[in-house]
Amino acid sequence: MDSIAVENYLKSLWQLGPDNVATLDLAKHLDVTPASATKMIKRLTEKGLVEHIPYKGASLTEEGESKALSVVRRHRLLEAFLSQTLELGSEQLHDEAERLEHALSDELEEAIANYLGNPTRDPHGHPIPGINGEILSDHDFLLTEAPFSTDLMITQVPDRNSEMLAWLRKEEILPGCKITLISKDKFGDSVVISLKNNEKRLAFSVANQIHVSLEGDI
Amino acid sequence: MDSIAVENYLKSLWQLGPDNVATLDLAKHLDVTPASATKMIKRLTEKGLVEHIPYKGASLTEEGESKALSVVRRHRLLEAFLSQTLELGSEQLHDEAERLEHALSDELEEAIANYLGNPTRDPHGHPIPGINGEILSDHDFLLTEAPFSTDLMITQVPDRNSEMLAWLRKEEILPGCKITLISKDKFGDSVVISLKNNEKRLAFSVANQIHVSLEGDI
DNA sequence: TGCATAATTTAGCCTAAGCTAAACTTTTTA
DNA sequence: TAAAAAGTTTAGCTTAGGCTAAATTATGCA
Repeated sequence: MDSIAVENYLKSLWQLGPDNVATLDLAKHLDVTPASATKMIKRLTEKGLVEHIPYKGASLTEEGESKALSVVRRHRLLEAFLSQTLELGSEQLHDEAERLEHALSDELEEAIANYLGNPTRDPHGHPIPGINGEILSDHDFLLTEAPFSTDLMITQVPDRNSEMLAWLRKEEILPGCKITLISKDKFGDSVVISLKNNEKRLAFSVANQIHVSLEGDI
Repeated sequence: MDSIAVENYLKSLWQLGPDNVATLDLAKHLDVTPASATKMIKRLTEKGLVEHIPYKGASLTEEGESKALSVVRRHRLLEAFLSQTLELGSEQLHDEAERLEHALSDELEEAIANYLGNPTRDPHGHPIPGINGEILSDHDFLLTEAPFSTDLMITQVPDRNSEMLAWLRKEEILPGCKITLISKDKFGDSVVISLKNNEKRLAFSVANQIHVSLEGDI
C-alpha cells in the first residue's frame, strides 16, 4: 500500500503532467518546500514510479501513471457518490473526496461504482478513469480555444478552488449549460461569453479550466 | 488535528477501558509491540489525553474520552451510512469504517448524521455517541448474564471479527432477534440459546459480546 | 558572452511512530 | 519468601516525510 503522501505526489504529477514537471510547480501544488519535493521524487524514482532528469523535470512511468489514475478514479467516484447521496455543497465535495480517496478499499470503490451505475463523469464533468486506467477520450476542448459564435455546451468546470466554484455556481456556469463565446480580450486577460442571453466576463485563467464541446457532441 | 495513530490509540483505550488498561492489552489490540504502546501512552499523557501510572495502567482523561467518542461516533455513523446506501456485507462494514473514520470532517459527519436521521444505533446495534459524546444509556446486558427461559431480544452483536460476524449471520443471530437463554455450561465454555425453536450453542467468549434486553424494553 | 537571478539539489536537522534488546517491576508459584 | 515468569519501561535504532540553509545548475538579460 502506498502512503497518503505518495498517492498525493503521484496524483499531482499526473495533474501537472504529462512531462517534465518542474520541482517548484510540484512543490507549490502540494504546499511543501522544493527540497521536500526533490526528496520524494527521488524515492518515487527508486520505486520505479517516476522518471527524473535532474534539473530538467519529472514524469510518471507507466506504473506511476496507473497508480495516479487509481487515485483520480477514487476521488471522482467519491465526489459523485457524496453528491448523489448527501446534500453537499459542490464546493465541499472536492475537499472531502481529497481526504477520503486514500482510505477506499478496492471493494468499496467497486461497490460505489456499481451503486452509481459506473459513471464516466463526476459532478464537475471530469472523466472518471476506468478500473484499468482507461479514460474517456474527450473531444471537448478548452473554452479559451473554442470558436466564436457557435453553440457550445460546458462539459467540465474546475473542482479545486471552492471559492471559484461558488462564483461559477452563482453565475450559473455549470456542466451541461449552453453558451456561446463572444470575444477573447487577450490584453484584458478575459473572455466574454453569452449564457441565457446574458453576457458574462471570465478571467482567462478561469476560462482556461472550463471545457466545452460542440453542442450535442458529447 | 490528531494523527490516525493517536485516534486509534484513544479509541482502543476507550474500548478496553474505562480504567487501568494494561500496556500489553493495548499493544495486542493495536497489533504493535508493548514498547511502542508505552511510548505512545507517554506522548498522550503529555498531551493531557491519558493518565498513566507506570506499571499499573492507563486511562483516558475527560478530554481523551471525548476525542475517543468522536472517533467511535464517526465509525458507527459510517457503518450505518455504508450499510444503508451500498449493498455491503455486514462483515465488510467494520473494516471500511475503520479506515474512513479518520478522514471524515465535522461537516461530512453531520451531513451523514442528518441523512440518516440522527440514528442512535449502528447496524450491529452499538449505540452511536452524540456530537458531544452523550451515549445512549442502555438497559441491555450481556447474554452471559441474562436470566434463563425469559423472552430476550438481541440488541448488539460484535463488529470487529468478520469471521465471527459471518458465522452469526449464518446462524441468524442478529440484532432484533428474539431468543431465550436455555443453559450456561461453564465448563463446556458455552451457552445454549433457543432461536425460532432451534437450539444453538455459542462459545462463552462469543456470548460475552452479545447484548440483549428484556423484550420490548429497548 | 558573462553575470545575476531563478530553479534545483544536497546536507543536515526534526518529529512521529514503529522496532529489538536489555533493564526493571510486579505477580505467581514452588 | 525467594526465584521464576510475566508484564512494563528504557535505550537506542530505523523510516517516512517534513524543514532550513547552503551549494549547484540553468536561464535570461545587458
